Amino acid sequence: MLDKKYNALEKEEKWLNYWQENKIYEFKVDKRKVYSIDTPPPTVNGKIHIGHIFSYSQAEMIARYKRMMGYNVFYPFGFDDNGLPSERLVEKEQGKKAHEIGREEFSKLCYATTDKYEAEFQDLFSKLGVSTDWNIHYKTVSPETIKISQTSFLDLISKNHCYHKESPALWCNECLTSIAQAELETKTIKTTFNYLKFKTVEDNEEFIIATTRPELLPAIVCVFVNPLDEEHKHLIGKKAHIPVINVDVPIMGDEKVAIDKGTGVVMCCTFGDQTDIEWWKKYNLPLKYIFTDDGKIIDSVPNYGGLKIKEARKQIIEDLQEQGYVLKIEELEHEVQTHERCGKEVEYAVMKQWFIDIMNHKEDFLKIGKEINWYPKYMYTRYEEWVNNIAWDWCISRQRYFGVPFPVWYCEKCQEPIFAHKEDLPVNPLIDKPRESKCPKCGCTSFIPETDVMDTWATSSVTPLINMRYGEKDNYEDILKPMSLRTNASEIIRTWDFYTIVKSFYHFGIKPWDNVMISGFVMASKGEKISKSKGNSKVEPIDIIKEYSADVIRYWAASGRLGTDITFSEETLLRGKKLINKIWNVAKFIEMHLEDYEDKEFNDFEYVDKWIIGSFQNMEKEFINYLEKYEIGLALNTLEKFFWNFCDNYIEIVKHRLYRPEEFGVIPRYSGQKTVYMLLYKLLQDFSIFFPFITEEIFSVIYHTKKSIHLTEIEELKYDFKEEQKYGDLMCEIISLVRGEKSNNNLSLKTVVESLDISVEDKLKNAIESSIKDFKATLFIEDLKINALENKYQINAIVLKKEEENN
RNA sequence: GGGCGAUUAGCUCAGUUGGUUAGAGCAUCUGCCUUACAAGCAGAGGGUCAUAGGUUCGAGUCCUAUAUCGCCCACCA
Repeated sequence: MLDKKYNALEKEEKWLNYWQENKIYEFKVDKRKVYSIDTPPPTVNGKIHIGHIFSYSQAEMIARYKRMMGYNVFYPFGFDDNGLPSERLVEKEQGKKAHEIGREEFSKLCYATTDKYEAEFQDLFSKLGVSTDWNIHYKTVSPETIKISQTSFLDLISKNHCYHKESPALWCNECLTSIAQAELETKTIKTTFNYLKFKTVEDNEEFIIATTRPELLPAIVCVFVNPLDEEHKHLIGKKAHIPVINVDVPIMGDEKVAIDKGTGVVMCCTFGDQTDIEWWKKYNLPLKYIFTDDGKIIDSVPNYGGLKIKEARKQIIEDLQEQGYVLKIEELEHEVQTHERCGKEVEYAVMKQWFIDIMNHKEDFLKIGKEINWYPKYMYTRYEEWVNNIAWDWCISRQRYFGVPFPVWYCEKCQEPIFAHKEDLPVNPLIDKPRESKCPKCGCTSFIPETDVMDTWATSSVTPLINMRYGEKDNYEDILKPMSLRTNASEIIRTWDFYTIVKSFYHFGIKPWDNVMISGFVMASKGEKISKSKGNSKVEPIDIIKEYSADVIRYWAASGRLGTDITFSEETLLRGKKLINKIWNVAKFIEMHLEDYEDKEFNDFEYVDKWIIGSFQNMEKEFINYLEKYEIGLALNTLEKFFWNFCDNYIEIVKHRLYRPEEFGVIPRYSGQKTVYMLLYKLLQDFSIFFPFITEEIFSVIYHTKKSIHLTEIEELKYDFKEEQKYGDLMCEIISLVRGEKSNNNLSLKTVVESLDISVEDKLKNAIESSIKDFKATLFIEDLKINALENKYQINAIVLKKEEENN
């Protein structure tokens, strides 16, 4: 028996334990076709917020859907615990920087801290009803995944897609590491635009350069003007004298200089920005690198050495002003590149880094991108846009501690890299020794270990490889190449999706997945993104689960269209709560009328039963159609709409027949029983994708044909009730009109209709006559007159029993 | 500045290839204790579909601008 009231908190816990004990979501290879989902390993940085719940729930629902469509669903969960985010978390918790703690100790702390948070994450995702097999979950920094990341690295080395090179790289002098283009975030800051007076060496001609970064004056290697610039082109070929620094540099022409920006004269430093790097390469300019790793001016620069970048800027402006080199200073708001992990402005540094070749294979990445089905479709355009605009190879080395080590040593003498052997992986070059006893190039016998670790994207881009246990004897390579689906939010298309495509292409030459499903964002209110910095993420997932239940939060997560942003809305939660409540109540009602029910072959359905069965079939087609396109919200909408119609119209009609067989007959009653038995089962199945808990509870009490509703398959009903569906709907419209008449007269719906005179078209007449008892009982009609009409219906006269007669 | 998306009732959202009178829920109002559910039921009011043009017999839907918001990128001279 179903309880009078549904206690979500209690039942959800019960079913969580049951699913776990009975291994309901266990993955085992069998004869069924595999449907595999590559779900994002959340970054372990301390908190799961409502945005995670949104996008993970949607992916989870696809797992459930595919499972019920008969697929063997491979849906592993992972945690991205490697790299800078974890380090920053530990630094924050410890109140100390990594280098103050020491490499080994720091690493230990990282493991301990991420373990702690991962346990919390796992608990929360479980409570949400995530149907993953936790036995196949992974971390991005375990020995197994380190091995896979290192194998991937060595494979790329052997295929010549990966190289070690001294090159300008983006550098964060807060995190003391190089970073990738994808880790940049633009920020608007206030600064000053300084118009500085320069002079030509040859004839003392004054010209002005406007700059926001005067501290780069000691790093100027050249001055550029546009050769088409009438005002300045005569300067080309002369030399410029740098004020204060007192160094002369050549003036050259390049069409990349925008005539209308600033003064049209540009100083080229090594390095202030990306254009500087381009020019440096193009014109083979000298290197004048003036920053230290931690953001100071190097000591060899006179007067400014040792100062922090911003101090130097202030100082140099003062000096310039004092000596009369400043024409004017303007306040300026502009965008700067910052490191997304710490928010500090980035610089460029020149050092040896490991790079993965991107620039030579852009066409391939575009081609593979096109082979993947993107949902929604326009997300491919974003991917394309990113690939087209990418300007750098992918720098994968980080000068940090907690991450996947490069399996590399260098010859102390000739710097030749010595790679680990694949069969020895995983290796830590700081502890392990290379197999070679001497350098194959120079014969030197002493080696220096690589201290850098891999960028977090370098390892999270191998999630399909982790999933398939790439390189292991016992692997899933044959069933996961490619995987069926990748799911994530739109902001990591350029990172996670792109890099995964890069790796898959280099390793296997194929796309990593067939389909990509991209979710939108959660807004705090219209147009305001939830973000920690704004402090508007007041809603804690765990609190919502406690207050409303996991089923209800999933209802919210399933609202809206794929790819579009949604607002966090209490109203949607309330709507979900109502729906859950209704499901419970209707199940209770149906259970009550199934006490004497035996399921058997039956085809003599009443007209109204055929109507609702036909409507259901029609709805389910649409429902499945949406799910095939990963449109979870639209699928749920469709289902929900049908469900309320089922409750408010069909149940209201059939209840009389169910209660009073003596009046309506035993067989018509059985027809109703069979209908509700069948449809409740189907409805529970469809709803179970969204509400795994309450549907399981009802299924276990009323049906229990399997260990779990989540192990049943959705099978199409085989009936053909199209005509009944159409005219049943029209019948409902008439019912609604009569009810409206009662309501508008402020009367109870039980008010007796003394007489009703209607005109209806032929087939509708047939429909009403076929279900005359149901029809009259539903509206409490005493006398019904039906006339013929050519099209549709109209009500000619309706007489309601007077109030006093009712009393 | 560029790419992509969004803008529909007071609020949160649907509206698929153009086609009767633009739909739900919440909120508001009017009623109804109806042998599952008052956390319910039946009704009612509420929209010049962001703005301005255009294509079409017909536009919420297609096209072009503009505005606002979001994501991504570029812009540091």
